[in-house]
Amino acid sequence: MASARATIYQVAQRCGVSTATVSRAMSGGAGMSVDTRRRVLATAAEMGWVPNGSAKALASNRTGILGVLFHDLDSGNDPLLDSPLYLDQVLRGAEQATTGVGDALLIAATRGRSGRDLAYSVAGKADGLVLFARSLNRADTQALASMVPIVTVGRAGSRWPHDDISVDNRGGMRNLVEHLLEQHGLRRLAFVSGPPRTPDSIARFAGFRDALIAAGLPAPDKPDADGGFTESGGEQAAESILTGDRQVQAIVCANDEMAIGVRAVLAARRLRTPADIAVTGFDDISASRHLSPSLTTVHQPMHEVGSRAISLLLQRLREPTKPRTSVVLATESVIRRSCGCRRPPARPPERSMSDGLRRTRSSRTPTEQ
Amino acid sequence: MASARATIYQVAQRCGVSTATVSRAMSGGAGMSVDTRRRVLATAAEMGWVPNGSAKALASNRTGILGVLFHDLDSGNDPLLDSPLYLDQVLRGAEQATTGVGDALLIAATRGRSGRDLAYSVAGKADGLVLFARSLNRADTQALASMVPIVTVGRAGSRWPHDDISVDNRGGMRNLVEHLLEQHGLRRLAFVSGPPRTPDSIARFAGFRDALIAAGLPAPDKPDADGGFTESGGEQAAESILTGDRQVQAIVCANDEMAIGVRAVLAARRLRTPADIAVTGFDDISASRHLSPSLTTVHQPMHEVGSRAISLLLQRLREPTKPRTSVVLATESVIRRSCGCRRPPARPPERSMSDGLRRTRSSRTPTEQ
DNA sequence: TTGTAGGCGTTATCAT
DNA sequence: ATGATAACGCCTACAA
Repeated sequence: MASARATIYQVAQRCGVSTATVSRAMSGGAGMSVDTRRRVLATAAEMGWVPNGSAKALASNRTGILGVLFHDLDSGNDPLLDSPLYLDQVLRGAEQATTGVGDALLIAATRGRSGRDLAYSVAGKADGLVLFARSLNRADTQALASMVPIVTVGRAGSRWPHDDISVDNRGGMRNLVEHLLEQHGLRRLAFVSGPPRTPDSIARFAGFRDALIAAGLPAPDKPDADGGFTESGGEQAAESILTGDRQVQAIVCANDEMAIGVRAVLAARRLRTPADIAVTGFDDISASRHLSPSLTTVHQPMHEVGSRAISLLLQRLREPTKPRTSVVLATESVIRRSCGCRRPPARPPERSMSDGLRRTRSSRTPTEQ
Repeated sequence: MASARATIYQVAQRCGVSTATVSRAMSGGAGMSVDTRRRVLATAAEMGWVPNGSAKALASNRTGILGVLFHDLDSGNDPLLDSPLYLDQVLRGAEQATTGVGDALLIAATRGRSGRDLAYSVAGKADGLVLFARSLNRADTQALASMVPIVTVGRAGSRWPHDDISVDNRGGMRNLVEHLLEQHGLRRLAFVSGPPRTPDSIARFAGFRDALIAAGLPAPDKPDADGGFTESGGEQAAESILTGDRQVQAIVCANDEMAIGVRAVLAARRLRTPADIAVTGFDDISASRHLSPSLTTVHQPMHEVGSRAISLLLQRLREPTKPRTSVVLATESVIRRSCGCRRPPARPPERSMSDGLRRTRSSRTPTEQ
């Protein structure tokens, strides 16, 4: 039973050695008789003993645990408050990197709790933390950072002293819009943003403007509509845009979910995509390739965001004093059909048949500063 | 800096009290002067101190950490080996339940490691573990269970002594197939299974047979094709089924991803869904409602699986000797259009416009044994 | 209401 | 190659 777990003392005694020897045997067994080691390991296995993690951590000053902090993984009731779907991908990447070095991954959502509560429930339990944008405000972030090494995600622009990993939102959107402008000759584009002050939405709108300006076209000061990053928000945004007197040729959305909402409204109004109005998204969520027409969008390397964040953290733990690193990962345009491109002629042999597409990387390559 | 973290001694000294007082203040402050408590908390905050989790855990014999163990959250290279998408939902549910009681959630994938390695890297760090089906074989599960309390997921049938939470795969599939039989009068159904020996696939095929037998129809001994739970596997399965001489009216798939593959093949062969051949899935992944026609499938309460698993674990920790609990959660048929049903006439006011559907629960209600 | 002090199970530093 | 033993930072009787 798990009620009375063995300790290192009992293993040592049963094996006729000291606790020090048992400890050595468990941690690689450098500089000890191969035979002794084998014997110790055998009795340990036999007794079903594993070192107590807490005691080990206390003595060695290392928990072997890395933490990831989100704003809200899941609100429980209101899906609108949930973190975006791509976080799952990030998690998977982080888990892989963490397991890869033999550590374990701790995950927690802030759910509006203060930095102090969090520190109490998480910071004390991990060797380091990865903080997602929106998860904590500035003050709380500072506080946390004073108790445990941290890496931030999505705060590339900031002057904060922490290591950071971000995605090239701006370049990715610019790249996509340039495709609309250059390949399809579109001129009258509307932009549907996410919640007003979110960095992602802001950066993507900036990329939208970049492309227009580079093409010598007039660039709007603000998005045509706010879709709050949700499908229903996208629907409302589309209604408002279509109601205006402006003859729009394309609706560029700051994420895929809003694009799905926009599509639904167009269909309901008997407007064809892309013939009448092109639609694009951002994120490349799994549903986007199953829409008809399939959604042209921008793919973010979320898996890599997760794994690189962990790498940065591990590096920081190894060299606490090394200068700050900030890396920006390139995005990739995923050209499907909602922009007006035709289905690629032949089925690529390796890929699933429903995934014919073309890809273009954002000009920005992974960067360290 | 995080390099030299304060200890309880320093806080105590600075505040002019004993370490016991500081400890009390941090843990609720029962039976102590309100003023003293305030003072302690203030200095602690000022010094940026939080109790060291390892020391705390060692002394109190409680880590405040719950773990979840998967087979493979993400294989890194081969998506075919990844855990199904719905695991993300489960994780979100588990995270919510865990955070709700102030604990933290540890996640790890077995990735083929032995039970011993895992125990070493995870079991020693948590108060209890949730084990997913496929994550560990019988012997390793036993070994783990002897070092830490565990709850299993998806092993309802087994005679194991652990608490378990499962989903009614069999009843869900039976329910869906009955719909095909009774509402659409279909008679010649083909079944596409997942990997041969997976419990989920087996249970779903059993449900398929249940429905046929109950309707007095001949029931096959084995699935018509194996689609390995993947989209491309579904494509191959469809090819093989369509190549046969049997005139099939519906292709029932053991999960959504295979159904997507099947659909693609039908479309490529100019076969209409559902007019020529109906298609159904299982899982209700997010993409399924965006297909055209939208996919009729079975919804699993994955979020609840996660949260209930944690609840069971917490209960077990509270009462280590109470008898085993095994709960089975009901599934729900999600009737969309790929089965032949028409789009519901009016748009439901509350829901997103692209989600018109009907729902039926599997007859099995949440059950405790 | 507060303080004293032993113990939690390891690791790591010295000896031997 | 192995053994004693002092930390590690906190909790919790027990005492005051």
